[in-house]
Amino acid sequence: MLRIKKMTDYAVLILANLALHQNYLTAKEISLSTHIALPTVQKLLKKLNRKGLVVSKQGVLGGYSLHSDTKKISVALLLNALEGNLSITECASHTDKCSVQDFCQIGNAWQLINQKVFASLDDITLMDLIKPTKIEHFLSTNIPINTTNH
Amino acid sequence: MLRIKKMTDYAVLILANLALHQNYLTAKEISLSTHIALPTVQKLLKKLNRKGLVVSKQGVLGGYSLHSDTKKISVALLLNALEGNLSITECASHTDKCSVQDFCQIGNAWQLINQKVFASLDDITLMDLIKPTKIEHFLSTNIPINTTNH
DNA sequence: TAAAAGTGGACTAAAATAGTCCTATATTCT
DNA sequence: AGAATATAGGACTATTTTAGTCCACTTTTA
Repeated sequence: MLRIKKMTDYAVLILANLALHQNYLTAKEISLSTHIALPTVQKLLKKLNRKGLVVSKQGVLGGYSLHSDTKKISVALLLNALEGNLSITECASHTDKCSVQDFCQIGNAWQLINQKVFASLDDITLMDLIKPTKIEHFLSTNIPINTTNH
Repeated sequence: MLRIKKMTDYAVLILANLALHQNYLTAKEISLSTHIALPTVQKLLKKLNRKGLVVSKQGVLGGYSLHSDTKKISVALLLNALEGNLSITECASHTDKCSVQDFCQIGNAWQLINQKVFASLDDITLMDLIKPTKIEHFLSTNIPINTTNH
């Protein structure tokens, strides 16, 4: 479905939560305000910390706060940090090797698409995510085809 | 990884194969020229037929050919037909309901992103995929962050 | 030194995806 | 008519990915 992982979605909610505060927040506090289960919040914060997106402090009065650069990060970089290897197909990836590559009649077309998609993601920052504006729906007007699937 | 399904990738290869011929091709022939396993090719062709992207003829001398409109279809419509419900997150979807929606501080931001991504996919047709041109890599120049993940 | 935080990573469960197979139906040719 | 060769529908299993939990350990503060 070309969908980001639930965990990535959660991670963005957590970052949004941190962005709205100056002080350190504990995993527990974030769990309470986002309604995401505590172990999940803890796991994600550990990852965000390793990726350098948040700053952590151990011990009593510890917690997490947003790294100063994080608000300016693009959604492309954010997704890349959280999901890794941002490529729409195997053959658009630099690291993977496609099994039917040698017989492929598509060539670099997916890479072209990849470029377009991630260029558009590179334009949006985390702060744009947190302060959104009202928009029109795209799919409702442009995709008439049968959507019941599988 | 924001990646399309392998099956969708295969389906596009199959469509590309059909686009290069006027006559009917059998599942077997397509399997041989794409190097995708026959049962998989059969399954995908059945789906493509139900979605109206190919025309089928049963019996001896039967097979599949591209539906006349298919070459002009956009990649957005194609992905929507093959994967259904094209939305980057649950909350950007019209059909799903997100479990933490009531406490969400992101609002409609994902929908904005969704719109951008699929607008760019709406610009490319199946024929663009089949006759690609050389492009530069996007990720290699723009994403410096740590890519070892999970 | 107890309490309250984060750290690292193993582990299990659940869901999605990939892939195969079987039976039925349609078409052509002899 | 009937044999041969296709597609049609859909059940089924295996594999992989994703989600989610838990435990033993470290750090910091009062």
